[in-house]
This record gives sequence, C-alpha cells and structure tokens, in this order.
Amino acid sequence: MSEEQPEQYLAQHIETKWQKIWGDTGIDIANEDAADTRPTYYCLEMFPYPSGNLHMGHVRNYCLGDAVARYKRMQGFNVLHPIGWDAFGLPAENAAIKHGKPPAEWTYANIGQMRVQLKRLGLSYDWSREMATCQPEYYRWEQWMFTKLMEKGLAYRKEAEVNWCDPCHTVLANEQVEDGVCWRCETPVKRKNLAQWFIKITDYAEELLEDLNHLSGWPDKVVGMQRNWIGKSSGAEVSFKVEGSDETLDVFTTRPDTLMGVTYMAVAAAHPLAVKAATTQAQEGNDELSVFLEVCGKISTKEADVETMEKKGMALGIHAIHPVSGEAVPVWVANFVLMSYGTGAVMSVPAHDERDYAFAKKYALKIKQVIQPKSGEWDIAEAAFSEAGVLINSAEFDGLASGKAKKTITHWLKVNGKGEERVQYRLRDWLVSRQRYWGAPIPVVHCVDCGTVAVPDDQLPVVLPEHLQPTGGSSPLAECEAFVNTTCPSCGKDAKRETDTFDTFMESSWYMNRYTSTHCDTAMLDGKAMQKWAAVDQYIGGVEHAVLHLLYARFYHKLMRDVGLFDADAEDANNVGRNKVGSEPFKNLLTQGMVLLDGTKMSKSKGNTIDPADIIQKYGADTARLFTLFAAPPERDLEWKDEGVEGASRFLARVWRLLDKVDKTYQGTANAKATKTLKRTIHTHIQRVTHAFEHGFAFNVAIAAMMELSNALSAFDACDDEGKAVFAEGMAALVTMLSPLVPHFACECGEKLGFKTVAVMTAWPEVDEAALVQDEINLVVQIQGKKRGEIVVSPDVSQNDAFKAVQADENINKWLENMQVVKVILVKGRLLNIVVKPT
RNA sequence: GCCGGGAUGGCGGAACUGGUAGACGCAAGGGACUUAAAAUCCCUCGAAAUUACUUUCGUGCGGGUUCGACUCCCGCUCCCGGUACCA
Repeated sequence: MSEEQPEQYLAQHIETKWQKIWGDTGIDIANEDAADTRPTYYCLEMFPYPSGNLHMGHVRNYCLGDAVARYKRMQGFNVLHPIGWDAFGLPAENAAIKHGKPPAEWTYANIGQMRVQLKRLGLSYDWSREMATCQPEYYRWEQWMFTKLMEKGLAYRKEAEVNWCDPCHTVLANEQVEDGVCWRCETPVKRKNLAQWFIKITDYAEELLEDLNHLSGWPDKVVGMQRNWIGKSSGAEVSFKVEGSDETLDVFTTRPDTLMGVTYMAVAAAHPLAVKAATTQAQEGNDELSVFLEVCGKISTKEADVETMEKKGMALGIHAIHPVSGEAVPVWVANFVLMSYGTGAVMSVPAHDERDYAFAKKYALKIKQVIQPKSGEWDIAEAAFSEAGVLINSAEFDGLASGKAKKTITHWLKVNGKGEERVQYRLRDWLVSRQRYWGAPIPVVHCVDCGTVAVPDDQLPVVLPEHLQPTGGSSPLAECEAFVNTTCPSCGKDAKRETDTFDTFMESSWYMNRYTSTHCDTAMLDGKAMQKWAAVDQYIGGVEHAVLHLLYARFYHKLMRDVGLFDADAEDANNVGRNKVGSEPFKNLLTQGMVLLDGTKMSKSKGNTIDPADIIQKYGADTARLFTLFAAPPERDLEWKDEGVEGASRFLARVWRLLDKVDKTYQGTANAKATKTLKRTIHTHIQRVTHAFEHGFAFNVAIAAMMELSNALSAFDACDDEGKAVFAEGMAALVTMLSPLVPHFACECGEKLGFKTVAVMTAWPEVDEAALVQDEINLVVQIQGKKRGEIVVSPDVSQNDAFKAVQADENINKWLENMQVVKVILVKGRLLNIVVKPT
C-alpha cells in the first residue's frame, strides 16, 4: 500500500454513535437551574397525532424546528424544545374497531413506534418533558380548567342547532365544517338540535381580533384568515314593528344609511315569524308556505349548491312598519337569509344591494333609490348602486353623505327607541362536546335534583376507562355502568356522569404552555416556569390549522391568563426586555409548505408517498435533513426529487473528503494573496449564513452559502503554515455552521478536526471584521447604466480617481469617444456609472 | 366577489435598505481517470447575432419615476391558497 485510503463516510454508524452520546450527556434538556442565566428560547413544532408512521410532512416540520432549536443553542440561548403526542381522537377508535383492540393499546403502540422514528432523525428534543394528552395527569387539568370556566359562566350547556356528522357519529364545531362537509371524513354535515357544551369564545372575539394586529411574527395569510373567520361587521340593529301585533322584527344592517330605501323585509325559513305565518295559513287550508319552508330546511349548506342556488322566496302575508316613515312593507321568507347569522332577518334595500335587487326584480317588488353617487348619475333601472354616496328621497336625512348618515340615522333610532349601534361577529361559541369514547371525559355529573354539577377539584381527574372496545355507532362509555353511575358531588344522591368527551382540539389548545411545567402535579401551570419559558418564540407547523388549532390556542391562552395561571406582564430575570409571557401563545409562526411528489401532495390515499424510513436507511438522517432544508424555502411547497437527495448526499461526501486536506502538505506554493482571499471568503460566508438564519430561517440560502464556502476550500491549495491555518479555520467554521442542519455529520467532523466541544454545542462563529477588509476591489464601470467593464482600485477610491482610472482603460474608454460626460455617480465599493451625451 | 401570496434559464431557486440578474443545486452535453463500470475531477450550459474580440435582447404584460428597476409607483393578465347568499 503506497497510499492511505481515505476513510468512508458511513452515515448509519456515525448517527447511532452520536445519538447515544447526545442522549447520555443530556445536552438537549432545557436547563431549569436558576444559576443558568442564559436567556431562554422556546422552539415548538406542532405535536404529532400518533398515527403510527412518520411521513415526509412530519420530517420537514421537525427538521425545520430542530435547525432553529440547535441554532439558538449555539447562539447562547437556553432552549426549550419539547415533544409529545396529540393522542386522543377518532382514528384510534376506527383502528380499534378494525383490529378489535381498545384505542388505548393502539395509541400507545403507535407512540412507541413513532418515538423510535423521531429519535432516528436525531432531533434535539428534551425527551424528559414528553407527554401524551391521553394521560390522566394531562387531561386532569383540562377538566379542572373546564370547571373553572363553568364557574365563570364561560362554559355552558345549551340546546342548539349543531353540525352532526353521521360516519363520525358526533357533533362538530363550526371550524371543523369545511364547505359544508366534515373536516375529517368529508361527509356532508347535518343540522340537528342537541344539548351540547360550549365555551364562550365570542366573549373574546374583540380581543382575539385586536391582538392579531400585534402578531407581526405571523404570516399575513394566517392573520387574514383569522380576521376573516372572526368576521366583525359594524352597523345597527333596527327594530321594525309587525303590523297588527305587539311583536317586533329586528334586523342587523351594516348600511343604516340606506334605511329609507327599505321596500320589503326578508326572514329565514326557520325564523319564528315565518313558522308562525305558515302555521296560520295551514290552519286556513293553505299549506304552500309550509311546503316552501320545509324545502328550504332541507337544502345543504355546501358551497357548490349555494352558488348555483336560485334566490327564492314567498310573501308571508304580513307587513312590518318602517321605523321612520311608518310605511307598511311586506315581509317575505327568502332562502338566502340564514337563521344562524345576525337576527335571521334582513331589511331589504334593493336599490343598494345586489342580492336584494335581484330578488326584487324577480318578484316585482318596489325599488326605491335613496343614495346617489357623489358625482355623476346612476340609472337604478339598470343595476343596484351598492357604494357610498349622498342621500336622496330620505326626508330629513337628504343631502347627508353615507358615512355621516350612518351615524345620524343610528342616533335617530336610538333616541326614538327603535334601534341602536351594533357590532356583529361571524365567530360562534366553540362547541366542545363530542359523542365519542376516545377523548377526555367532560367533568360533569347529571343529578335529578341538582341538575348539571361540576366535578370538584378533589375528585379530579375523571378517568377515562381505557379497556373499552368501541364497535362503531355510539360511544361505549355510555354503556359502561362503572363509569356512568356515580353520586352527585353536591347532594350525594345517585347520579349519572356526562358521557360526552371533549373535542381533541381542547388538548392541543394548551399543550404549549404545559410544556413549561410538564411534571407539575399541583397545578395546571407553574406560573414561574411560564415566566421563564413562555410564550413560544418560534412555532412551526402546517397552515391547515390557521383557523382551528391556532385560533383555539390563542383563545385558551387568554383564558389561562384570566383564570390567573400566569401573569402576562411579568418578566423573567434572564429575559428582561425580550420575553414577557404576554397575551399571545406564539410570538412567531412559520407555516411550512407541503411535501409534493410529481406536483401533488404526498398522501397515503393517493399512493404517492416516499417513506422517510427508506431514505434514512439508504442515505442516513443527515442527508434526509439536508435535502428537505435545501430543496425549497421553508414556507413554500417542496417537490421531492430523488436526484436532489443524491445531490445532498454528494455534498456531505465532498465535505467529508475535505477533512483529509487539513494538515496535509499539498503541492501548491505558498501564496499569501490566496490565503488572504480565502480568509475573507470564510468570513463573508459566516456573515451570509448567519444572515440567512436570522431572516426567515432561509435554510436553503444558508446551505447554498455553505456549499460556496466548501467549493472555495476545495479550490484552495497552499502549503505553508499560514495557509494551512486559514484552511483549518475555514473547515471549522463550515462544520460548525452545518451542525444545526446535519448534526451527526458535523459532530463527527468536529471530532476529527479536534473540536474542544461537541460541534452541536460549539459557539456560533463570529465574523472577523478585519478579515473582510480588502486592499483593492473590482469596481464595475457602467456607461448609461450598462456594464462596460471593471477597474481594479482601492475600496475607498474617490470618484475623481476612479474616473481617471476609467479614462486610462482602453476598453472602457472607447465608449466615451465623441461623448460629453454629463454626470458621474460612484457607489462606494460597487460601481461607477458615467452618464454621457453625444457631443 | 373579497382577503392573502405568486410569476426570474430545461427544473428547484438566489439577488442585503434600487447598484454586475441567474448564486447554489439538479438535469443535460463534452472531456479526464478506468480493460470497463461506479465513484471522483475538469469544462460548457438564458436567447439571438458573430470566425473571434464582442454586441443586442432578456426577471408575466403595458406605462411611469431614476444616472440606474426583478426590486419603487400606476394600470392589467394569468396561477395558487383561503373565504362568502354575512345582511
């Protein structure tokens, strides 16, 4: 053997080795020691549902989070990076029915399997805080919280028309109905009247809306979606008298300025006035109206139907009295008026609302124009005028501009007791009860004498029996007598437990805060721990939770604050000026894109998946991590490419081979200039990589910069001591900066390079400003803004000297022949632009 | 309809507060090494013109501001995501 064979990069071997070392040394554990005065940083990824298998979406999510957590550790933060399991939910019950095993068994087995898969990726989680939401130690506090909310009147049981999904055999919250179908099984939901438990999120509508303005670390998209969902509109409630009756017909309008243009009223099919009119007419032998109402009631709320649905209506045969003019206007029932929004009735102003206009045209109802454009004419026979303008035909309000008229008319209504200013939200109270078994029991007892009674603190948790076997249909909990039969906490007599369980979004609404105090068994949260770690500095997950989980968690955080579990304004000594708990749970949000294969989302049902386990098996976890971080910016969709994975793998192998170059003698000659250039390249690249990490976690850009640095090191070939030292410095910087992304690889390289600390705990490299200074630069020369050449000058050359250098340069100077120089602009360190005109 | 985001080579994507457009990677083509293959290394790679030096055009479209525009302003087109008979 004449030459030593370079050692091969063996990912599997290295990865097992380092995972063991990290585990043994506990470097990923968030330090609770008061003597640790580092500022804290809380990095969290949306915790997984334990379906049994890690998919590429998970891999991407957790690799992004891990890169953030590791980077922050290297920046000197005491990092909290926890993981756990969103363990309750319907899939476990479905699997239980299929396999004939209780959901608990299936769930715990899956957790075991997925834990191994996560560990195999080398993610730097603080496993000491691992928790599963199906554990009584966890949901106990959710139950406790619920009883507090009952005390405060924020949780209540009410019979209401709710969304029901047949296959899931349960009710759903509004947020879980998408386009009229169940968010999970895509079956059209039905409307049913049932007594259900709600939490008053509507009490927090204004704060939830207002605080969106301060979430500057959230994507505009998500903020917009939530704003839209809360759906605030301001206007007035107007009270019309029903002719020949003491009843009133109340409506909400955002356009009180058009009040004088009301020519009819429209109510929903389920509105009491419509129902009453139908009954009256039926008694008189006319059931036309009853039939119409019935048809309206059956109509699906699916969007496709809504768009094509013809606007239909029928006159109720009754009239309402206009509050200002006293005129009687007909009341109609219309299929486009929703009982569930506002008062279930609208005042119709066909002249100034397109929908009312179409309806009026169809049924030959009166159209009265009361607004005209500020300038120009409007032919109301042609179309509705739905913009703001100036009032006409409005008696005493004539001449007012729309904006002013809204206030004036609303004021008039208030003074005359016929209405008032009103704010309307689209948001509805959160329906939290589910007719399912695999969930946290609602801590309530039904007593014949005392009614619904909250289970007191000392009897919590109400433990879910884990051995039951669902068979489909209704919850086995209701048939479990040992669970159902109990005594009333209030009077001691026999009573029955509530057998509904909580929506699983209840558990995921507060887990981020519980991680600060995972093992606290005396309270839901430890206020001091919250102060130290909360709120989450960086949250990472999919955008599909924009109005579900992310809205509920914001709400729940405020509830926890108001129950007194933490002080939103208190500052931790280590975090003064940067990290109060605050009223929002997530300071910064990154919504990562999907993982695609051939342009469509990877999914089991479509059969276009790549199993992360196969990739890890073939290339190692580091290659998988590097590829997912490099192939696309975090928030954009990522197209999976096998060739790209190969590329990532090749890059690691190249860096690996470069290690051999350190301390070896090469045949290149000592070259002080090349050494200086390399030193500068190292430090400009430290600067660029750091910049990419700091601005939107642009890991793709950071990796590109590291590849450039690697290329520069590869091309370097100097044999003197100075050159070798700079080369070694470059290798150390490269390996250090790689460690948040490919931690096993970096640790192994670090060990070979003789790092004093393990690479993942090495301080992030600092930019040496002195190394950035250049003796001379290539200054770009432009004529009329077009590049015509470059000159070599001192970086702080004066404009005059630069211009003289240009005149001395033949190639550039030819562009100045027969030209008169009008203006010269020097951009320091970049370019010289010469503006000329022909002489 | 409304809200948000896009449009840059064959592809994924770079370009800091306006200052050399196409970094980095992938794919493709050519070459070196090898009996051969793999691996590795080197070269080319927006379009057109030109023997060459080079030149002209070029960041969805049309205008504008500027010495200079992927970047700023005005007006469009198309694509993606969300959402709605919301009164």
